[in-house]
Amino acid sequence: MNGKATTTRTRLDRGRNALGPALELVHTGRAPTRAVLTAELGVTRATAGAVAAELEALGLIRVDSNPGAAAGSQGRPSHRLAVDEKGPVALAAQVHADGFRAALVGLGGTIVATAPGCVTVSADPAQVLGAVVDAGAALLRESGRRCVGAGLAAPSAVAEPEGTALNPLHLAWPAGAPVREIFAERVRAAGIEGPAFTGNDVNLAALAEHRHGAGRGARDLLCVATGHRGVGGALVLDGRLHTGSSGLALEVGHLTVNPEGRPCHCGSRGCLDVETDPLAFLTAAGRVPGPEVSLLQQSRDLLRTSPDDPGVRVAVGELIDRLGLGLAGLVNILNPDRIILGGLHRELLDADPERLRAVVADRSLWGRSGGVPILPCTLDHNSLVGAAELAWQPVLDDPLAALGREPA
Amino acid sequence: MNGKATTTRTRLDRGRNALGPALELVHTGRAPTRAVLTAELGVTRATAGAVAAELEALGLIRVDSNPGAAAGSQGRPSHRLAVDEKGPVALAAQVHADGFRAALVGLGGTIVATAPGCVTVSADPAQVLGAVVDAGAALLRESGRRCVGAGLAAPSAVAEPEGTALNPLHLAWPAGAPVREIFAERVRAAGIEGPAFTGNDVNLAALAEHRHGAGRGARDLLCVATGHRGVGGALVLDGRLHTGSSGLALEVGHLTVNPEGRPCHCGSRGCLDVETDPLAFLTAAGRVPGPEVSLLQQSRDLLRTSPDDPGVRVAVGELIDRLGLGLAGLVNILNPDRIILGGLHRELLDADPERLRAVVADRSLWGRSGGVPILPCTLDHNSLVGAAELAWQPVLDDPLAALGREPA
DNA sequence: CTGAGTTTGTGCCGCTACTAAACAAAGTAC
DNA sequence: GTACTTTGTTTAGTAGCGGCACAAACTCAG
Repeated sequence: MNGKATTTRTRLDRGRNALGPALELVHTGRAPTRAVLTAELGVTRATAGAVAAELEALGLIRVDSNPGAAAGSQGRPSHRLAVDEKGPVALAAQVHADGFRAALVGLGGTIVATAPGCVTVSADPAQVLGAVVDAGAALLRESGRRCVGAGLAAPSAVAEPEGTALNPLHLAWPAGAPVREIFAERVRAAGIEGPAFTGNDVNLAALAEHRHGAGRGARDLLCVATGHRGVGGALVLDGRLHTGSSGLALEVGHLTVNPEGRPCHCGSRGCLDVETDPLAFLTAAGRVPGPEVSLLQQSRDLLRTSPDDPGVRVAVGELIDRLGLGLAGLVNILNPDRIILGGLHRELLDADPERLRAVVADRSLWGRSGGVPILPCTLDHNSLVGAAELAWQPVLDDPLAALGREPA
Repeated sequence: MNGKATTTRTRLDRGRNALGPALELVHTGRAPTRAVLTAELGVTRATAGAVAAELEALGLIRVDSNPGAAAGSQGRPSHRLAVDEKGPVALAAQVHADGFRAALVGLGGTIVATAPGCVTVSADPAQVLGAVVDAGAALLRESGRRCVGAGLAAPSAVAEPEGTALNPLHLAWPAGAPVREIFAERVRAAGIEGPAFTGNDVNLAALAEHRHGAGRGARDLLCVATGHRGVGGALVLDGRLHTGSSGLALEVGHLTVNPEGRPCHCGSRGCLDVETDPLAFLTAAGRVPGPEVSLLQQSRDLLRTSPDDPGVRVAVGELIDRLGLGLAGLVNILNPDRIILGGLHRELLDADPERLRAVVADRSLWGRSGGVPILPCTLDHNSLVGAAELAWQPVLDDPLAALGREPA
């Protein structure tokens, strides 16, 4: 009887490699029960059980032993899996033309708390980012919850790997501002734990829609949206954002959609940017935009108050035709299996979905690829939720390492 | 002393999961020695050794114990790894405007044997594919080597998952011909072992260039090429072809590159297809194309015989400008880290690389993404090599399962 | 209400494919 | 020739799974 036992098993002897995938399944709502989790992971019940127990021990999910309203089929009801509503949160921040917004986002993409800050956007990035981070820090203190990290959604292309904002034009920031660095520094200064990330707002909206919204289940998801000026695009491939080699992919604004259109600063004319953004809409509708509120808001107001105004109808039709041409061009290049529209483009889709779909199908090659579903985005504050996804990603990739136990 | 030994080790007790990745490293030339293989795989020397031994036992690679001209640094010289030149081959087939071609391609993308068939391309796909498969079968018999499968490069978009050719216009085939099915059936009928695959020729050329040619090491590789009529594109992301959700991605031919250009059958005008293909070149140079040989060949001949002819120079300049505009549009959408040009586009690049690079940089956003390297393709018969890659893929994914031992 | 059937959770055993570590081999550097 | 460096090999140990048997929790038929 020597002291050397054959093997003193540690508590967690399985499921280590499946921990991340399992959490992602719960996070995206694809694993409502332990039985489904078992099937989705392709492991045995024993392993899935260990995984669920470990994620519960980490405070990330809850395993509801009480079956309650299980029902449905025969057999023993499966334990329900859900995100732990008292678990950690990610700090999400967004800066846009109308101001900024901070929020706490839990697993599953649920916004736990939010604080809009409508101060005038300053020309100094450090000042604005400091304000939004401070607002987030206040939310965190109030909630008393653990923070896994912070994410920022910026209304600009973000160059990789430097993290500089290349075209923050409507923020009046200097082009090339090192937003990622500034944001990370402010996050550290505010005493917020965890890493800090920065991404383009349309990219992050696409990511959020893919995981929690209208893009669920899509393999090649294309998102196109317009907020204030210009048009943004994003592509999610196999669940991951495609940002290109230097973060500049899906700069779709300069597709030609109207050869006789108005000149664009890029040197061409009739670009998607200048033909389908809110300014183009207001102009086409014969309105003169005011300075008080964002152009998107003015466009929405106009669409809601006078949808039957002749000028508005013409403008809607024109913009739909231009947008459809641009989308068809993207369909021919990317061949997505779903398209999601945001901002004013979403309003255009709502105004006349048939017309838009017809244009896209007509101008896509062989019609086939043109039959792609075009949907409006469904999440509130999807860029904000997407920013939180950035912060959650390390936890989804490796929960043990990210949460500090057993530092990998 | 019971008969149960603690564990009777089987021959291969490690490296099972690393077998595929290891073979891919040797296949693409990224693992010249066992030491490098160890580092690239991120495993211990023991595992890498077992992997190399197993791949050698499978007849796929050779481990050169004889150091020979090792040298270089200190320490014990590493065993060199190389593809086994007597190992199995893949049957590659290509059909194009000038005829067809069959070849045997070994690991590493080396063409072992080839047989061009220059018969007139028939309007009956089954007949042409039968001829090319028969030519390949003859090569196989002569060589006496084992066959891992067959791949076909078709000059048409291939719809997924059906495998139908959507636009085999210059073959005079019916649109929608089930080429994948026909090819697979002919391969079976010829008694060739292994699965049969079919892909678009430009896609396959891109795959081949990525693994063995000018695209090595690129993460986001864009290929654009023009053969006879129209323009093809392909994208390789993280080593895998991006074909889109229904195989129709990178149909780049209808980007607008000349708003006042000639009308295109797609309904627009000035499309890349009609502005930069060999017909456009010959026309711009004031030549009337003849019917004997492919338009690409006529263009090449013209470029080589009269490069200083004023008409030719103007045509080259015009086409470069149009092509550059199209590439810039793709760069803005895809943000690749490398571009490879084939067919006539390659000739245009060779004719005036600076002009093309300048146009792309000038019309790309913020210049940054426009600084992407633009290179000519470097492989002979890259579509053919790419077709073989399709057949090799199962072996690269799981050598044991694909080669029949221990059927997974 | 009872027993059969179905589906899910859990404990135990063993295997497989790895790592770790010590050692041997084959070169270079001085 | 000796020290050092790097690579290959052998052996022992083990993490993280699968497989199986059994228990648990339901439905359903009668």
